[in-house]
Amino acid sequence: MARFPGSERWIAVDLFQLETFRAVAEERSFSRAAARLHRTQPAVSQAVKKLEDELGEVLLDRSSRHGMMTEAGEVLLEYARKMLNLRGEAVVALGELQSLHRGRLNLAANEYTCLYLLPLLNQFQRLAPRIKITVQRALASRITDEVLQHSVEMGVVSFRPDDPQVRSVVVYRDELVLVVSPQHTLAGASSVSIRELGAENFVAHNVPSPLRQKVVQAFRSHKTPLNMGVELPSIEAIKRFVAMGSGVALVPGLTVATEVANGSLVRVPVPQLQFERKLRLVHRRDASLSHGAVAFVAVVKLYAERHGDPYHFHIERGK
Amino acid sequence: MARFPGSERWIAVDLFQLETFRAVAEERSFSRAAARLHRTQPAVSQAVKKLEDELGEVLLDRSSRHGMMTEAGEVLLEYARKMLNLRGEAVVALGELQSLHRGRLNLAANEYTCLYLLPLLNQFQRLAPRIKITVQRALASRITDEVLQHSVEMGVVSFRPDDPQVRSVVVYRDELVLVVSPQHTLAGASSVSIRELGAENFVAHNVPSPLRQKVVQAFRSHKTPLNMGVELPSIEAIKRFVAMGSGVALVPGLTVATEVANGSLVRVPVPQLQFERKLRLVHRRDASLSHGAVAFVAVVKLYAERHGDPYHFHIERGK
DNA sequence: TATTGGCATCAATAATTCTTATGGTAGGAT
DNA sequence: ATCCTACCATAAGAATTATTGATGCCAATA
Repeated sequence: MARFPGSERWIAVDLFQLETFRAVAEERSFSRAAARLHRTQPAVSQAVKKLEDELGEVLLDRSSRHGMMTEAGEVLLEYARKMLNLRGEAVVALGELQSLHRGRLNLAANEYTCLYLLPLLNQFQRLAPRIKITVQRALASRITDEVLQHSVEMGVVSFRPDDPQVRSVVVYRDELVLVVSPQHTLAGASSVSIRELGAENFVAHNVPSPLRQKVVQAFRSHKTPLNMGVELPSIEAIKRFVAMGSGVALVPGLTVATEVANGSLVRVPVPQLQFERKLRLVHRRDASLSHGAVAFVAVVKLYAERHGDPYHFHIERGK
Repeated sequence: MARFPGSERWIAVDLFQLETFRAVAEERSFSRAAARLHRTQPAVSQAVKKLEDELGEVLLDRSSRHGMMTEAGEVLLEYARKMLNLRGEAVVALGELQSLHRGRLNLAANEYTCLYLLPLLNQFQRLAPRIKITVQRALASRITDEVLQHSVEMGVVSFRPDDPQVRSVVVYRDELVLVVSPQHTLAGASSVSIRELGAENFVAHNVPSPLRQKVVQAFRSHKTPLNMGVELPSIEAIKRFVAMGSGVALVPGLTVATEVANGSLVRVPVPQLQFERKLRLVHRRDASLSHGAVAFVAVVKLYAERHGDPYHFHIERGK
């Protein structure tokens, strides 16, 4: 029902009445319309009558055989058709949503976790090419909030969120790796100890992270100085700096996979520094997830299973 | 209800459900929406639930406080707004129809009766400037059929239609008048007899009419020859021919009112030929008339009353 | 004139939707 | 922590609304 603007009367015109009216108009007969709608003729008569009463207009001229439409009927029929078509479109649109032929998927990630997303996005687009994906750049510390505030549907973080309202799924296990330039003296070493690293110049990320704290602690427990000569704001900057041969860095393995593969950086194992980083996909509880998001989780799951070792998949409840 | 294309399920989504859904979406609260719609909160809950069941999609996320919309909800809300707006527009449009702010009026008239319509159309346009008027030219004999077949709403004819499905209203009484050119020998006569007219050359309309038959009979009963030297296809042609001084003619008074007034034709009374022509507005029974048509009838009535003498107004049932 | 087709109306019934009452859950205050 | 409050879901009965079958009326037709 709706209040007619400027009036005190409630209009309760509903789509069923309009559909009945349209059927009568198109069939030019109450009884044929009734048959088409799978109901009896009195039902149709009353539905049309109610419509007429509500609108205060006679819509169909029962006296003549040919054109049954009244002027008001003609006018209403146009609107009725539009409304009924819209309903059809709406149903189709929702169906497309379910079948991933329509929809959006907003993700949040930071500079590092974003890298992890790339192959998954590629995979997902092949599955659901009609879903529009947006990856929003966000600070790791803000991602959980963004998810909670519905700014994004899911996010990728490297820590366990402590809010019980979000679910987090471990989707990837990464580890810190020591990288040096191919020209570096350590480049050929099969492994290196913390003590040996005391002489090196470390390039660090200038955002504090729990992992960095652990590294500092490890050096301290080995009574080895940790020389952090340079702090840079992005992983990219760190990698280039290290490639120039001016220092070494401990970075997530994922971020240097390409460079290690093509030889522009060299990875040197440090048995005493085995710090695992778990990447987690975080999202609100399933009920409010879009079909696109559900499908994305499925893709992630599949991807993790197929790629076996480095990927690991299990669900943990937040906190 | 409507069959979802490609599916076997009936969708019974109606505007009331959509309105409830929109209210919840806008109020961001089931209970506030209930208050706005003047019903209880459970009623709203159930309406939304039914909508969700029918569409197979969760529309509102009850878990979060901020944005309650689901992806499907966002999509549906757009469609719901469009449909509800259309309903509002439809109601307004029908209201405009009633208040003559919208509508069409199709009339049918022949060459002669068309002339009578002109002042009425002028008057009507002043009353209802938003109604579009169309006067369709038609043969007098066809006009009743046009009305019956809904091609036009009303027509003006000069005879009484014998179909019981139409009403005819006498709106004007005209009479046949004898006109001659100012140079004609009869031009100054105060009256003339039928016998005297035996010497004249008559210009006649080449479509047979009941009135013409009466004229022929009148001459015959006075044993006077009726010399119809020329037959022309239009009143306009007849008037010009007479104006040239080449003959006399018996034409409806209305058609020569202007010429008689400005002296280009002279009317000569013929007491023995008093043939009245009644102009009738014909239309189907009132139920199927548009508001514009009803208003037009009112205008005609008013006009007839105001202009007193030559206009006469009473309703007769056809046949 | 009788008949047929088509729509309106009525009363009984079936179905839906509303309301009242109640329970669970999350958020905020003490 | 714990209580309190606000909010929504659910259930069952009540009220409303739609549907049906029977019937009547009217007009067109044979």
